Amino acid sequence: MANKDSINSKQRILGAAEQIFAEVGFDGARVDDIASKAGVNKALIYYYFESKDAILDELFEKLMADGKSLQSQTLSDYPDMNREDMFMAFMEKNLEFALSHKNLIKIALTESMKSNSKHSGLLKRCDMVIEGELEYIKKIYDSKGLAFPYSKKELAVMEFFTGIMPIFNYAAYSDAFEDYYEMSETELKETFIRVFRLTHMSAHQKLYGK
Amino acid sequence: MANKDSINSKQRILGAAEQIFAEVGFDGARVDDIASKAGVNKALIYYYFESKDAILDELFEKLMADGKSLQSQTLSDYPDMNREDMFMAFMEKNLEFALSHKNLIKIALTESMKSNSKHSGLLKRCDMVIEGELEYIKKIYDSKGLAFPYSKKELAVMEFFTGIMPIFNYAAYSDAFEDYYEMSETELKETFIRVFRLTHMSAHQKLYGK
Amino acid sequence: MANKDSINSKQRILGAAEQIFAEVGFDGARVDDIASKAGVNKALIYYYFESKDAILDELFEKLMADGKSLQSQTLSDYPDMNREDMFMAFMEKNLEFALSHKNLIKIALTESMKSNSKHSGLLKRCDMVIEGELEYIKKIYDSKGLAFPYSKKELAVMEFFTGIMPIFNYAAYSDAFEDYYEMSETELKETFIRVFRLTHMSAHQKLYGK
Amino acid sequence: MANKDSINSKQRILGAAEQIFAEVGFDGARVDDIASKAGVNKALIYYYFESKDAILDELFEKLMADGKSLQSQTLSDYPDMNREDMFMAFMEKNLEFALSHKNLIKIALTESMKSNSKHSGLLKRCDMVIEGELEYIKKIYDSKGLAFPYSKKELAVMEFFTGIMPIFNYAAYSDAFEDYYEMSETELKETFIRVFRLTHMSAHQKLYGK
DNA sequence: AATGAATGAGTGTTCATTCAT
DNA sequence: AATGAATGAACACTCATTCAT
Repeated sequence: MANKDSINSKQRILGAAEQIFAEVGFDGARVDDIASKAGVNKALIYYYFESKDAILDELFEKLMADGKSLQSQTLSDYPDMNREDMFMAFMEKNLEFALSHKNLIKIALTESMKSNSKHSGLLKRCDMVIEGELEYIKKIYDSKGLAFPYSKKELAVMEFFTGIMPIFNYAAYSDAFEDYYEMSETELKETFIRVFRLTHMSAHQKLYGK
Repeated sequence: MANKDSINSKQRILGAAEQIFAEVGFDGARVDDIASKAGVNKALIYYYFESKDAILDELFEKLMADGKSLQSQTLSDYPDMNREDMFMAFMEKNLEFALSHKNLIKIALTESMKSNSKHSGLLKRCDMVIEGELEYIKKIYDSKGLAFPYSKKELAVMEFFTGIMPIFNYAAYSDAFEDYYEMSETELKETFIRVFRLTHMSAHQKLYGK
Repeated sequence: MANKDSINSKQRILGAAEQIFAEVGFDGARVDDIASKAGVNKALIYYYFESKDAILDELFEKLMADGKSLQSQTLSDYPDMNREDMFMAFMEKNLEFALSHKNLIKIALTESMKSNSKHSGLLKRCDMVIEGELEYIKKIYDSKGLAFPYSKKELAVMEFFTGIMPIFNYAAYSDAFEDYYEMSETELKETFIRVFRLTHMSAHQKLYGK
Repeated sequence: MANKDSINSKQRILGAAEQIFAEVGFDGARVDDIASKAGVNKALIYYYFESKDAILDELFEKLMADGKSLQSQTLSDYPDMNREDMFMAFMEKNLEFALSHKNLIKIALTESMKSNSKHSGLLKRCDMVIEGELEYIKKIYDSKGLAFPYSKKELAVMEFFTGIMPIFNYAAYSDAFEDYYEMSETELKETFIRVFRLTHMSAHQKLYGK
């Protein structure tokens, strides 16, 4: 019983930590439990990471990196969100991202609510998305020879509270929601997309549309 | 000695706990710190409460009660949300509630994300709101002699992800948001209301409106 | 089983720590062992002290205070060290102090040898003794109308290496020495005093004497 | 890769350990730090040494061997300590030894103070020196046809507390002393020799002299 | 000879909770 | 109603040592 998979130890630790942090929160997580779940000796965790905090840092770095990667993809891939196929593809990409990162998103939402949080990158990350949107929309206005009539702040509030956060909440609460309302994953996803179109997307079109 | 305000000790403990739970999360909170902030001896906390958990329970009970009270008020008070004055009054009431309970809302959001949470009443509470909405809307349809064409689930998804949660998120993140985007409380509130009308309320009208 | 002697807990902790630090060194000491020896719960140690270090600090403070107290006594009490009775009384006082503080002296000698020691007050404390001596001797010279012909440094070297340190070493090694050479405490003390007179005191007289 | 000086690894480990033990004490020393300072992999330490203890053992063996070598030299080289040149040469040899072994002497002094020390060879080593002195002095008495009137114990106390230990203390504290009193190495050495002559050597002459 | 990875047994410290008064 | 003292069970983190290569 030893280390034929020694190369994976660090990844197994990260994976275990991600799950446990999501299940019980960072403060509720025990390093012993992470070690058990990862199937490694507790001391090995401190061989790879300076502290429990450092594990979270590394997880967040990955989340941020994946988020950036998603954004750079979607921005170029879907030039016209009014087209049904593009909107659907965009939603699929984003919800897939959300679901596959739901653990980290839960942790991020939780940590960013702490007032003294060292991990308050959430707003900064969201702002980068918003800046992307802003650029994208302004380009549309430009192409039509129109001046963009809305403030950055207006856009920020809309994107944050009715665009980004609903998707994050979808990631964080879909499991519980499906349980409570006895919905399948697919059912919830399709309903969520419909609702998202009716709210956020519809507002988009009103503001920037046509 | 020094107990002229002894009557308030329990309230001071609850107040201190609410703040600290919101600041660092339930697991991150220390009973010592709650005692310090409340200005009472640590053992006194155990005179009034069975455990740290029991403090949280009592806080949540109050949140639920206040929530119910808010709901029963608004339902009867604003019969026609399409009227501008009633919509604004409704939003004011709700956002005021959100802001004045932001600490508890933060805690509730955090705790309800834990998979094994003993405090997962969030969805149940939300469902009660949704049931209220449903009833209210069905009455409108009835009064017009029309059948209500939408499923409970459809409504639940919409109310939860684009109605209730944005308001909760407003409570939980408004401070951070105002800081980041250098907005005043009033500015954010007004923008949020505009955006909320454009998204959630507009969808309402599309679905149930006219 | 509780706390009829609760008032003494802190003192018992200090006493236990003093013994254990002397036996195995500060770094070799285990907080668990201190708790056991003191007959208290380990957590109680952290109720009274911020850390293991803080215990040592408080022990050293006491050693310093007792040292000062000894010095202020002896300085005034023995105006003429050349008189046999006064020299003997002085030696008795000092050796008694040394023996009764041997644990702390051991710790101080050990800690002050560490190059990065936070507890390097040894030389400062010794210098205060030396300053006292210097003043005392200068007064003698003054009273005879003579200029004091020796440098502070010369005196410091002599007092430190042949006066103070031998007494500290007596404290630190007398037990082992008595064991090794099968001498009784009294025998060693008397021999030490003779030898001390023959070396340090004799030099005193040569330098400052008559 | 990178083992052009592989032959020196063991020596580098010993050197690093000596420094670190002297700096922070044996118990305060970390095998990791020794490996870092020696520039070798931690596991290599266990290739050359059975344990951390074994490193100390080997260091002490060298100290003992060097000490013996010094003693055998000085005893034969300086037949008449009353002659100024011989006394000075003797002192130079001893202080040079002390300074060049100051790290190990610090460790020896520290370890020998622990009551349960496995490394309590200090007194045995000192006794060998004392035996040497005794022999040497007795020879002088014999050569004059006189009986030696002093006990071994009397001599032991004098040699240990006013001869050997001051020299060890010189080794252990000279750096700190020079810092505190702003003395150069040379200044301290010369002063120490004067003082040593005035105390220990003067007593020698009184006891065994002429 | 040398190393990166791994581990068991600690090690100082914390914390919710209880007790005696 | 209120408190200072006390405690058991963790807790994050450490460390000497070993293993596989």
